[in-house]
Amino acid sequence: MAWNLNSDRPIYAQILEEIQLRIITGLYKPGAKIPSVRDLATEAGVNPNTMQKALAELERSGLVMAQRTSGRMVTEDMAMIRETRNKIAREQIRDFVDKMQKLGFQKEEIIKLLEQTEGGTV
Amino acid sequence: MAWNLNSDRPIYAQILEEIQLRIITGLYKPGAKIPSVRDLATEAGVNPNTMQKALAELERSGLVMAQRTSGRMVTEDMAMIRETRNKIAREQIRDFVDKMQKLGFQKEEIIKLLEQTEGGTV
DNA sequence: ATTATTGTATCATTAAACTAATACAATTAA
DNA sequence: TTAATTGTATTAGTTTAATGATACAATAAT
Repeated sequence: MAWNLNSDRPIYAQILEEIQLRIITGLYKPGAKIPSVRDLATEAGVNPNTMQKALAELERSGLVMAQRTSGRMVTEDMAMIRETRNKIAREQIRDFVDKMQKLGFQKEEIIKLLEQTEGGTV
Repeated sequence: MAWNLNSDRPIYAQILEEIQLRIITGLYKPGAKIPSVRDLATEAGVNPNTMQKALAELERSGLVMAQRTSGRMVTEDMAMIRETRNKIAREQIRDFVDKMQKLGFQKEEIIKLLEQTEGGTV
């Protein structure tokens, strides 16, 4: 799994979303330990401080919890994980529809265009 | 029409997109003169240099052209304007579908969710 | 008991984006 | 001809993100 970081948005924000995605998709499982700050930083090719910032922000949402010396755990609350996934999806949909309508596309046109769109990376 | 600028992306990039949108939607019409750098900067509440940067970048795409002292004009090439609109729409669709599939949604699910979505600001 | 690992905190530095103040050049309007 | 308007350039300062280096505290492993 690649981190795929680019420079047009803050690195720590991109990292935050990547880890969130790994939890949502089950790559990091509920209740499981996630790699240490230093290991994750090495893996992503960023400074440990940057990784620490991303993880600290993730903690506010409750998806992960830090235990001072034994590392970080993913929450065991599967309902919260599911809710997070749905919330992100709803935001994506809202943003997408708003932008398309700003460009002058009606809902029906948008759906037609989507039906013509290839599946991509499934 | 509001500019609606926020701080989580470069101001000049948001301005660029807003002006592009005004051309695409016909608020700034083909061949028409657009307000001066200083006027636009005042309207958007940003420094003239920031507005200048956004306009200079927009110029690379050919949507607007600067005439040293008589101001800036929107291109008269309506095909180019239409093409720009379609290109942006294609990018939006691609990004949206990719993100949703990363979250684990199949194409059919995405379309179902969209059908349940309200029209919004039409 | 000692060592290693973990999260966390601190301080300095660099780079980029944005702001600010001003000036210049060219053409239009008076 | 003169004044105003326009795009553009220059230089400096501020803020934020990211890096780098280092240190501390607490617990797990030995």
